[in-house]
Amino acid sequence: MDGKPYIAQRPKRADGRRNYDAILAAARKAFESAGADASLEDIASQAGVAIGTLYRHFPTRASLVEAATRDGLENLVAHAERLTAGPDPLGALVAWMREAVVHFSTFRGLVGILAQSMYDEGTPSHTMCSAMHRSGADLLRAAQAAGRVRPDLTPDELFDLLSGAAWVREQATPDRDGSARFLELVLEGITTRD
Amino acid sequence: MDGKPYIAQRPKRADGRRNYDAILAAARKAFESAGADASLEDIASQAGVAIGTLYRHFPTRASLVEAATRDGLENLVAHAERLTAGPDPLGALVAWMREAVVHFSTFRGLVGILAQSMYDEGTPSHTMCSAMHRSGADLLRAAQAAGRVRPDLTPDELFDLLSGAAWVREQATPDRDGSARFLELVLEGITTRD
DNA sequence: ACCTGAACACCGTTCAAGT
DNA sequence: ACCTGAACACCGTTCAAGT
Repeated sequence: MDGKPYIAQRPKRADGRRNYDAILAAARKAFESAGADASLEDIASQAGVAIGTLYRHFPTRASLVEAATRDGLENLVAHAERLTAGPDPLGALVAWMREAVVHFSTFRGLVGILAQSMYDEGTPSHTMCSAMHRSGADLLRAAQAAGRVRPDLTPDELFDLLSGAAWVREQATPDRDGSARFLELVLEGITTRD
Repeated sequence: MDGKPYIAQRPKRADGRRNYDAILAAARKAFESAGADASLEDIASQAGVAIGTLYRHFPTRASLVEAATRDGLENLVAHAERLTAGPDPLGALVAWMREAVVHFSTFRGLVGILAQSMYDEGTPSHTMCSAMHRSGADLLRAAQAAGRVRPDLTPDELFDLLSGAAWVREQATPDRDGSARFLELVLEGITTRD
């Protein structure tokens, strides 16, 4: 029944591709300053296109958010693959976790969207979220196999912890960002004692 | 310069008080089902009043949220005072933390509002948030004095952890609520080893 | 002191007309 | 295949007129 979610695609025609790119650039800027519920009309006019053009390329806000964050999440997955099977499984997991928290909190509202997408297949970001879930699960499993992380921690739980840290970071102001400390304390809770 | 935030007050005249109460009841119901950005027109019509009446009693959305959550937070503070100076400081802190997470996640969007209010005096919920901060800090200090919680944990950090757990709970679906486990893992990280 | 609801502003979304 | 912008809908917010 519920059709697959719409995933935005870069057009082939030159003018369409130019507008598509301009909209994405404007959207990233707007999301960063105004959060995930930034005005779509602002984004369109910043990109120099009519509102109908924005809707043609990105029929839903979720599809625009997905397209605007796709690269960042792809990098995160790629980095996980590079870290896998290294000599220091705990170090790899921790490094990846720090990176994940930063990506999840690229702009206000993103971590909430990702958390919803993680378990909702009808969502544009679901595919990327699943890939990320697998990446994190691999790194977690390796750290657990090395006996450095408590064996009863599940990947879902890991993502709750990462999301919580990202949410704290998203709420932070320049003078007050407790997310690094948050992650430290979490690590204290999930790593095994020497 | 920046004037004090408006704090809603229950009117003295009977008809005003009746409407005030009806609006609050409708708002609580609406916030619970639609989150903190529920439609104000819906709330007004559910309460059986015109939209202008809602604005008269609650000139800003923040003032309505504050009034709708005041009792719950007062209870939380009162409960902390009852727990203080008991025989089991760690147990008291843990019990209060669990309760705080539940209250913070009464409806979607609340924990974000509280986190903002905690450090912004120009906000209706700031007063209540400060009282809560003090309550939690007292319980934390006692647990630390008893040597049961790491001494370098600050009250601000405690609230980041509680807010993170509440945010996870707010995102949860009936079949998937990782907030209890989240809090367990956090406690593992902040309590001292026997 | 309190209530009503029309009026205005703003923004999301659709779609007919165009190239 | 893509673009434009008018049109419509919805909702937040204000305020003049009323009791």
